[in-house]
Amino acid sequence: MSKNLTSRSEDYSKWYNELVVKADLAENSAVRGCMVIKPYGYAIWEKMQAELDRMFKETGHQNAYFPLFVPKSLFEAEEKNAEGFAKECAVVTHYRLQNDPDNPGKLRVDPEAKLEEELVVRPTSEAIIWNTYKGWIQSYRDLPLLINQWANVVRWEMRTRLFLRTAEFLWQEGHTAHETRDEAMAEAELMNNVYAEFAENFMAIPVIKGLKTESERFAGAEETFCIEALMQDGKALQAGTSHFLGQNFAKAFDVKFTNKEGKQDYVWATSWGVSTRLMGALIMTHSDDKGLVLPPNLAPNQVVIVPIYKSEEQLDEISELVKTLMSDLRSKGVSVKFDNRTTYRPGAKFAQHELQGVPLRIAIGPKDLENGTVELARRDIFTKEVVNMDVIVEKVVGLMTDIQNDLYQKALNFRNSHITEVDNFDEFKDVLETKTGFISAHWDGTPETEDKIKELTKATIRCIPMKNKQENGKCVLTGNPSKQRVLFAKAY
RNA sequence: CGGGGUGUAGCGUAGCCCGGUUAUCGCGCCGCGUUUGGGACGCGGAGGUCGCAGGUUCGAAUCCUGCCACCCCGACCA
Repeated sequence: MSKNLTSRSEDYSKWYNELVVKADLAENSAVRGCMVIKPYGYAIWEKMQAELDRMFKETGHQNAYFPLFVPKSLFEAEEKNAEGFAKECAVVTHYRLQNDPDNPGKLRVDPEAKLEEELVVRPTSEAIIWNTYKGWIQSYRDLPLLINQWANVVRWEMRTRLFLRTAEFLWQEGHTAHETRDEAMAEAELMNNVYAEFAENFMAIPVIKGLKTESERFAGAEETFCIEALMQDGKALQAGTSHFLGQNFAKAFDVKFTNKEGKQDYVWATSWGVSTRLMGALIMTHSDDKGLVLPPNLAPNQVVIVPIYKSEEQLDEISELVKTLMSDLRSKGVSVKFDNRTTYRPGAKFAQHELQGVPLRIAIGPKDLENGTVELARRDIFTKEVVNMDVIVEKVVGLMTDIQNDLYQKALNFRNSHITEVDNFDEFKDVLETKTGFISAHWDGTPETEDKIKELTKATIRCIPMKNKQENGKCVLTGNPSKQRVLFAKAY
């Protein structure tokens, strides 16, 4: 195994895969298309979960859990939703194995143990949840119902990539029920805003909030809000979605309530989700040729301390100092790890922590003992400075905010410089191939044009940005009149 | 499901066309010693159903047949 990562510019996919594996985030499992998330990767996911969960609760949501299996009859109840997911469903047909009479020592599916009704392994939980909500909602007093579920889902994709598209993935899915159309629409937009805030403030990933076009919309939704991020290779990544489901599911599952006027009405619904795909977004937004770069908010260890020593005595002396330093840092809310492994040399430790994206490194050696200093190194911009021991805590605390902000600013500058306004199709193709990134162009609003552009360029409409400026123009492909620009890009 | 490719130690590989001692090399791993301010070095060592099954042959990683798995390109992808 080579020690160095493939360069980002050389082959972005290869760089990404190597990084995920070498930084110890995840690996492919023996199960086709499925992924093992390793402890280091999972620790980052847990940080995301904790923050999202906090934000959901702050906006009035509660957690609950629903079954993994969805009886086929329930699954097919909302036709558009079922049709949209049908091609990628894992289906349980039997419930028992038995010894295979033809192959001693082997098992086979017991043909007698066929399920009366097949069970679909949830690719999303609208069906099972709305079937349950039916029993929970009778009156306007039962509304709104604001529930979130942390779960795994299965989508049998043809081609998979670590974190970005796996056959099984972890996510949260919110499913809410409301009295009125407006309230549900507001909820869908609110949760999209929560996602945007989370991505930008917590993950340091700038996103564009927008609406999906009809053809990119969630199956069964009337409107899909999304946040779109831009990766370093110039491809867009849908980082989160929030759907206004209208009364589609309420009608499919017959969820009616008595309103204040005493009349029966169907409830209005939303659903929204983000997944472990955010891990992919994190990696592809900030990392470099030396490895992962983690914003302090997401780093399992924000600071790592590496001792440099020639003798046992020196190590003891450093350890004594580190003990105090660590407790001071921890009291300020900084997570810190002392890498006192005797089995690796400092250089190897430096390289490893860079690969794993630890935001700050403190090195303490004989020179520092003598001078009352430490060496402080930033992961994001590779600066090193010698800092006096008595100001180190204050300095580190300040840097946590600085690094978080700098990472966001850097990503924002990259993203902003990769939104290009384009007014003719030759330029469209040229920008897409050479500059990459988002293309802001006029579109005549028809799915046919959208399809044609996708066919010709592989670019899709990522979103119609919220509060989009209205201006008259001509569609970049057909020349038909258009009232606004939309964002195109090649996407993950 | 179409088109192409690859399977040799934990990982990455040479050897295959043109069959012939004990299957190559690097990384990693283990032991001992010297080292430790940017991925250490020396010496020693362990580790292999050459994807699976069958065939040809005195002899197969190498040739033939069948199968399996994986990867890439398409199709697919809320």
